Amino acid sequence: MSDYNPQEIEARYQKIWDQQGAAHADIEPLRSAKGAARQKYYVLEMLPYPSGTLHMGHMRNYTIGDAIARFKRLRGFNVIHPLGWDSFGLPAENAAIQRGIHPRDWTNANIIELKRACQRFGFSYDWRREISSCEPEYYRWNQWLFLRMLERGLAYRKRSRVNWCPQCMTVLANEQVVEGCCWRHEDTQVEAKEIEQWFLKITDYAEQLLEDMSQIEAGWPERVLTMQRNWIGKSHGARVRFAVEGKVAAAGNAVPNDAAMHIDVFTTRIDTIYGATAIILAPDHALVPKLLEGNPQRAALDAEAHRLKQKTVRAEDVATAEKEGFFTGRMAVNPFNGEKIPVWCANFVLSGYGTGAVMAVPAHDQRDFEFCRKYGLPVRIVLEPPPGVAEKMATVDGASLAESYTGNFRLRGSGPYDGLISEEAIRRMTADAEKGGFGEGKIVYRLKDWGISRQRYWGTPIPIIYCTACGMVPVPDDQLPVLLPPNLAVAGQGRSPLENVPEFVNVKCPRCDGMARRETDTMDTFVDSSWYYYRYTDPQNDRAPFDKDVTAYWAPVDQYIGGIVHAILHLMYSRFFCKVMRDMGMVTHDEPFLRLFCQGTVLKGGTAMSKSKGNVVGAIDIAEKYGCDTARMYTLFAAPPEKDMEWDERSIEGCSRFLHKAYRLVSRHAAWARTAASAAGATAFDAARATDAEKSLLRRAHQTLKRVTHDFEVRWHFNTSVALLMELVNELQAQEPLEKNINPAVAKEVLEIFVLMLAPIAPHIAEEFWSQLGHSQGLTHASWPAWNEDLARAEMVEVVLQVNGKVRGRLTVEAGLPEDELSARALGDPRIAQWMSGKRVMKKVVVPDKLVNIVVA
RNA sequence: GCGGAAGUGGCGGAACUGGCAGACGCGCAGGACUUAGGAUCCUGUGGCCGAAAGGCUGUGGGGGUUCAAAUCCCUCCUUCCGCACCA
Repeated sequence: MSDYNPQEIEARYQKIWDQQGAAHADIEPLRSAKGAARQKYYVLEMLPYPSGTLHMGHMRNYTIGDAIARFKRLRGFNVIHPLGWDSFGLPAENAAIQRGIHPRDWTNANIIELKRACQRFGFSYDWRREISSCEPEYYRWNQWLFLRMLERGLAYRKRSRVNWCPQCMTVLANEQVVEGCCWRHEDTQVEAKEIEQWFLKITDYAEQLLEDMSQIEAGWPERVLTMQRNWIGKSHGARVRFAVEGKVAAAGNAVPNDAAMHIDVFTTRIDTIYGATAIILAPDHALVPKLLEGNPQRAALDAEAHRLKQKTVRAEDVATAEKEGFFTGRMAVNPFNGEKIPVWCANFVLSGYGTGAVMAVPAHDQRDFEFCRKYGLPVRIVLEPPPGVAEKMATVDGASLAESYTGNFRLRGSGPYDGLISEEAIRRMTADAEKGGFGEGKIVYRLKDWGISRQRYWGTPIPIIYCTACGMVPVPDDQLPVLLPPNLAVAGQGRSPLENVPEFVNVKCPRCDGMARRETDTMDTFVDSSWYYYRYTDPQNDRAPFDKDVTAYWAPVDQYIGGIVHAILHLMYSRFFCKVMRDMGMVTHDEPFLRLFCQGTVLKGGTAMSKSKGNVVGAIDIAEKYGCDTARMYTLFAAPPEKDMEWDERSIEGCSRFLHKAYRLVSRHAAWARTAASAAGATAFDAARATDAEKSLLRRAHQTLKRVTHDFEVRWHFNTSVALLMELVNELQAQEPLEKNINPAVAKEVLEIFVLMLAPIAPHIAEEFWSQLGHSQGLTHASWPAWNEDLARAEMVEVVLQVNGKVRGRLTVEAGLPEDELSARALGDPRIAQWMSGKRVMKKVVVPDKLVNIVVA
C-alpha cells in the first residue's frame, strides 16, 4: 500500500486552486492590446437541469469537458469554462406540488448539492460566471429578447391546435411529442386542443438553418446534422391550382357557380399529374365547409370530417393505419388536361404540411394507391416503368396493377409531355403551369414555428399585457423583469396557475393606465437555454443580456459537449436564437457552436442510470470511496467518450491501483530525481552516451507524449491515452531501481512528461507530483511539453517475416534499413529458409521497418 | 418501410493510412512475500492439437479484391439509434 491519500490531496489542491482562481478565465485581453493576442478557447457542457439525483452519468459529461479545459490551458489558451443551471421547469413544479414546498427552494437545494459534487470532483469551472435561469437577473433577458422578437415580427400569437399532455396539463412543442406521446410520459397519448398560443417564427430561418450547416459540418457529428436536416424537411415541388366545378355532382342539385373557388395542391411529382384521379383535402382544410355547402348530406359529412380530424393515432400505427375518407360531392378540373376529377377528404392528408391538399396519383404513389383502391377510384399509369420493373408492370393496366410505381422514368399518357424523362418533365410542366397562371415551383418545409407558451407557474412570464382599450401591449423595457409572484399558485384545468394570482394578473395598462390583465402563460424552458452561453461571457450585465464586445471576444463556443438527446430541440433553437441575435447586431457569427461532441450514456445493468430504475451510482459516494481522480480516470478509461459505457465497480479498481502505483513510484524517486539532476544533471548527461535503458525510457516517454497529444487534439479517445500512461509507468517500474539504472536527469524528464500528461485526467494527484518534483509554482503555470522527434524515434525495429502471408519469424534490425538489405536479411533467416526449401520465390514484398513477405510456389 | 451507426477473448476495449489481431485494464489460474491478504510483486491467460518446440485456426455468416483484410467491395444476419401517411 502506498501513502496515497486521495481525500487529503484532493481537498488540499482544490483549496489552493480556489485561492489562486486557477479556473478563472482571463479578462485582461479585453482591456489591453497586449492581451488581445492571447487566443481564447470556449469549452462548454450543456446547461444541466438541477434534478435531485446526482450520479456518475452526469459526471462523465463534466469529466470530458474538464479534461479538455485543462488540456487547453496547458496549451496556452485563455480558457473559458463556465457552468450554470437550467433551473426553471416542470419537475421543480411537480416536486413542489407533491411535497408542499416552493419550487425555488427545491431547485436551490438541488443546485447546492450538484455544485458541491462538481467541486468535490475538482472541475475547473469559473464559478464567478455561474448563472441560474430561474433568477430574475437572468429571465428578465428572456423577456427582453422576446420583446425584441415581437418588434421584428418573430413572435406572434395565434389560436391553434396544439399538442396537449393530460399528465403535464400543458402544451407541448412539436419536438416534445415522441411517437404520438408526451416526451416525459411515454405512455400518455397527446391530445389535440385549440388554444391561444405564442409562437416564435423559426420557419423564417429554415433556409439559413439548413444552409449554415456547411459552416459546422466539420465539427458536428454527422448524425446530428442529418437529424436536423430531416427535421427541417425541405422539399422541392410545385403548387398547382385546381378550379372547383360549381355543381354538386352527386345529387345534381344546382348551386351558384363559384368561379373563385379553387384548390391549391402541393406536389413533388407534377410529372404524374395526368394520372391524377382525385383531389384530396385534409379533414380540417379551410375549404371543406365551403365545399360541403348545399350538399344534402352535409350534416353527416361535417361530422365525418370532424371525426377524421379528431382521430389521433399512435405513431407506430400511422403507416399501417387504415386510410379513411369521403367524397365531398364536388369536382375539380385538372388544369393540364381539363379533366374533371372528384374532390375527396381523407385522414392521411395533413393540414399542416404543404397546402393541406394533394392530388391523388394512385399509379405512382403508394398511399394514393391504397386509398383509391379502397374507394374504387380509377388507377391510370402515366410513367413507363424502367426495364426490370417493366416486366411486372408494363403488361398490366391500371385496373390490375398490384402496387404503385414511384420511381422516375419516361412519361406516357401525358399529352404533349409523352416521352420526357421525369426530371425534364417536372421542369417543363412547372414552367408551363407558371405560364398558364395555375401554378408555380414551390419549396416547402416540414419545420413548424416554435410554440413557446406553457400553462405553468415555474417559468419566465411572457411580458405582455392585454388592455380592453389598447389591446395587446408589450411590457415596456423599463418595467422588466415581470417577476413571478412569490407564492406558488396551483394549476387549474388547462389554465395557467398564474390566472389564480390576482395581484399578478390585474395590472394597469402601460399605455392608457386603464384596467388590464397580464399574459399568464410562461415560456418554454428551451428559451432559457437558447442563449445562456452568451450570458456566461458577461454574466453580471444589468443593462443588456451581454455586452457585444465582451461576447465578441469569447463567442462562439469552440467546443460544446452534451447528450445526443438534444440533437434537435435545444441545438436547433440555439442556432435560431444565434441568427436572430446576429440580425439584431448583438453577435457577429452565424453559428453558436463550432464543434459539438455527444458523449455516450453511463449504464448500470445495461440501462441508463435513473432513480426510478434504482440503478444510480452516486457521484459523491464514488469520490469518497476512491477519490475523484480515480473516478475521473475510470470514466475516461472505460470506453471512448462517444460510446455508452457500463459502470463496472470492479474495473474501477484498476484505475485506483494504477494511481497508487504511480504515487509509490513518483514519491519514491521525486527527491532523488530533482536533487541529483540539478547537482550532477544537465551538463553531465549526454544523450549520445545514454544507456539502452535510458534510451528506451526516453523513447517511450516521447512516443507516449506524441500519441497522447494526438488523442487530445484530434482523436478524443482518452481511453487510449490512459492506457498509454499505464504502459509508461509499467516501463518505469521495469527499470527499477531507477537510482541504479537511470541517470537522474532522464528520470526527471520522463517523470515530468508523465505528470503533465496526467494533469488533464487526474489533476489533483498530478499537482501533488508536480510539487514533489520541486515545482513551487503549480501546474497552472506549466505548459504542455513538446515531444522530441529524435528521441521518439526507435533505433531498432522489429520486422515481421512472412512466407505466403503467414508470420514465420521476426527480426530486430536497425531502423531505416533499405529494402534490398532488409529482404536479403529476411532471406538469410534460418526459419524463413526452412519454409522456402524446395520452393521458388515468386515475389517479395518489403515494407521498410515493418515487414517482409515472400511469396513462394 | 426509409436513413444512419455498430458487431473483435469470460468482460470493458485496442489495432491511427490495408502490414505482428487481442495493447491497456478487469476477471480468472498459478507462484513470491506475509501472522494474515480482498495489499504488493512475478508468471500465465482467444480456441484446438502438442510434454515442449511448434502447428492449425480465429475479428457476426457467406463470397470477392490483394503478396497481405478486423480494416476495402458485394451479400446476408443481429443489435442499437433516428425518421416515419411530409404528397
